[in-house]
Amino acid sequence: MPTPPDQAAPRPTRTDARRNRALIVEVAERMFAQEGVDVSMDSIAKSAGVGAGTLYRHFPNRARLIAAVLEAHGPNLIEEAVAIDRAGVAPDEALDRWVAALGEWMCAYDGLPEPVRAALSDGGSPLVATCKQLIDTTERFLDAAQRSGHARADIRGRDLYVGALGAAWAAGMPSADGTTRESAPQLLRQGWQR
Amino acid sequence: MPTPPDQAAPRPTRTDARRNRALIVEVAERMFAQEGVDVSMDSIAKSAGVGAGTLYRHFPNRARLIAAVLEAHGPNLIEEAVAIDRAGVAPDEALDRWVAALGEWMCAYDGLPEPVRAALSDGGSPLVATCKQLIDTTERFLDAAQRSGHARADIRGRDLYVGALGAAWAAGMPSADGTTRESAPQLLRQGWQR
Amino acid sequence: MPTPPDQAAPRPTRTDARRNRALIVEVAERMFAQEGVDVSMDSIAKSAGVGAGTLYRHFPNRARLIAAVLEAHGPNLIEEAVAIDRAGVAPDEALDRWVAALGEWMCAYDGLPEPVRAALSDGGSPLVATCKQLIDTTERFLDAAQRSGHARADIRGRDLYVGALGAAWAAGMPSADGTTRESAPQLLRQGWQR
Amino acid sequence: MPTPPDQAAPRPTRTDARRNRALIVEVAERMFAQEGVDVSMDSIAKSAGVGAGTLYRHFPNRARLIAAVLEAHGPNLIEEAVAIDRAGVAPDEALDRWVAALGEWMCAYDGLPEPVRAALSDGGSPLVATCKQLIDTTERFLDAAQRSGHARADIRGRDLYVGALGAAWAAGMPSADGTTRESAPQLLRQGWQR
DNA sequence: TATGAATGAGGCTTCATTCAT
DNA sequence: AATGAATGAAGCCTCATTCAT
Repeated sequence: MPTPPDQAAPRPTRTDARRNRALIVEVAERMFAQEGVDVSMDSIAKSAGVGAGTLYRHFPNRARLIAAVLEAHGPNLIEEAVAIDRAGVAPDEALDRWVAALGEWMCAYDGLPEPVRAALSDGGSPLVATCKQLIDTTERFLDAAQRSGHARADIRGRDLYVGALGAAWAAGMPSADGTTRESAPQLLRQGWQR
Repeated sequence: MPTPPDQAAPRPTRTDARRNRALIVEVAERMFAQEGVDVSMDSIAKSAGVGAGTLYRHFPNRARLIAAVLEAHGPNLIEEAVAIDRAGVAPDEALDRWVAALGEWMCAYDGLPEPVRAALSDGGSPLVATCKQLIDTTERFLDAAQRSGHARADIRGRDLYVGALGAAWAAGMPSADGTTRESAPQLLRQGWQR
Repeated sequence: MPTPPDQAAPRPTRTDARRNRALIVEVAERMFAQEGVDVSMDSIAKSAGVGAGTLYRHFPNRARLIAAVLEAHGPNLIEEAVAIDRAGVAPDEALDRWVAALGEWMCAYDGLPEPVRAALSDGGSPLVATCKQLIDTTERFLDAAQRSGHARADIRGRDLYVGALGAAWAAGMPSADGTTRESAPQLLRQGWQR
Repeated sequence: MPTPPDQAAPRPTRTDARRNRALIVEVAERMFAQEGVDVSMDSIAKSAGVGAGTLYRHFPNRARLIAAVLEAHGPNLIEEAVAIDRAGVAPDEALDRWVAALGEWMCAYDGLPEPVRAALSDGGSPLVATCKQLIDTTERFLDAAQRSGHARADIRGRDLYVGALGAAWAAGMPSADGTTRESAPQLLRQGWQR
């Protein structure tokens, strides 16, 4: 007897369905990377070689799909967090690295910041889970930095997360040159005030 | 005695045209405020009680309309700059106020940051003029702050402008609470690092 | 026993889709006949009781639709060619009949000559296939007539086809009386020179 | 006292109005030659440096404008007829030249054949006058050729005119190569039959 | 469950012509 | 008489999403 699916899952999920789902996520990831998260759902389905219906069966809307893609690729971020932990660097250095990783992740796909931001407002968004995790991690690093006196005490993890999001969005403009891309995180770290 | 038409004055804009144009701008402003800058052009025309053609005669595309709306409401910002100058506060205080004003302005309408950002890349955008002015002003305040040693020397006005834009975008999410809205400019000013 | 699906038959077109497509073609045919080939795509969709999207799914552009309509009604022409062959008439009589049939076909719908003409220039047009077939057939009949010495040797099938097209266009004017309609092919056959 | 305008012309037509009219005709001619008769009325007005209203005051619709342009340039054709007469060539040669001239004239502007054809059906068209004149001339040449036994007797001038129109239309397709352009009038003269 | 057809609102734009100034 | 602004009906086409098969 196979491991029973947790709770009362009506059915053990057909193998091919699971395969399909994974396939879609992979394809979507590739297309997001190439054309941004605004690619038409149809084209994703077509690229994956499945019908639009199948796509929608697995992911009732774009947000869900994005969430799935992020989840599938989120581990990298979490691993990054672990790596930072392991590196045993100073708390501010750790936070710095984390924020940088966060920014990179947010820039992973053109247009990604938009739905990520939406998740902050829309409690029902499927991205909430992912976001929460990231915010929590941010909080954790921030907290450490604050306790060691390296970070301002009046900042919340969520605010820093939002700040990083805004920086990512700004850096994501078509013609952003290196300088622009550099300056955003720098401002986030030090502000303009001397 | 009225001023005689100078030389080959092409004929002053018709009164009704001017009225209409102003009307459209007003209506657009209202709709932008209510529904964001993405409202359909058609609906703006309808709300203004003019034909779509009239709208397009005055503003061949959305960017132009946004530019006009911003121009009509931009003076506030310039006035703000003057007011800051007059207040005679310290350079860093001045810059702080300016950035705050900038942020508020960028948040004026839902979705405004997007076209404003686009203007940075698209030299042909009708918003460049406005943006340039704002960037210049930012530069000016920043410069003063830098010379007085209150602002980091390695920042360009444009970067700060972009940073403010990103912050505005992030803070512009529907349910941004006061705290979030506060934190953005604060991060911009001081960053998280202590 | 029905034919088993061969290999990886992509799945036969859905019945309802086929029905819909056919319906659209029929409706389009009727509307072309009534209002000419310039009727708006939207109105065709509406008349067929389908959404604009459905229309565009089947026929991404007007040319495709026209091609489909012609195809559905083209067989008559091919049959006509066969009938002429079977009639066993003299080559010049055969060519004459063919050109007449061609002319009638080209006059089927108001405005049809235009896209047919366009297909001659635009290699990518979906009408090229049909046109090519017709030109080939024209060539065939012409060739026979030429070999039997009944047709001028310095004419190409394509030229004759184009001539017939021009005649059809000219004769296709709203109020063309019988005489006008008669004279066109006659000129094509004998010219004005005695 | 200037020559009184014929009939009871309400007013001797302002000089500037007359100048304007002529200007518009000239500009329209140029634009027709460059972009075809389908150029937007607005652009014609703009090019002429007059308001759309002025354009419409002189020519209430496109057909009228085309008529005026053709009239202004029609003399060439009539002169051609005279020249042919004077050349004292044989009737069939004369007709041949005339038809050629006709064809050239019809091809003067992209899209011209369309409104010219329309005039044949629409008795109220302002082009009727011009057309009638041309048809009459065609008739005259044809008649001479017929009387001298060089042209088929069962053709009417109008039919030949229509034939020439169709040929012009066919020859006017974008990619018409020299051969096509040659073949049309040739068919008109001799048909395909040997 | 997978498929892919169908929906249909909605976006943008053009231009012939009319009309207020 | 001249101006050029205003009209507004069409036209074309695209997707996100639903639903019949």
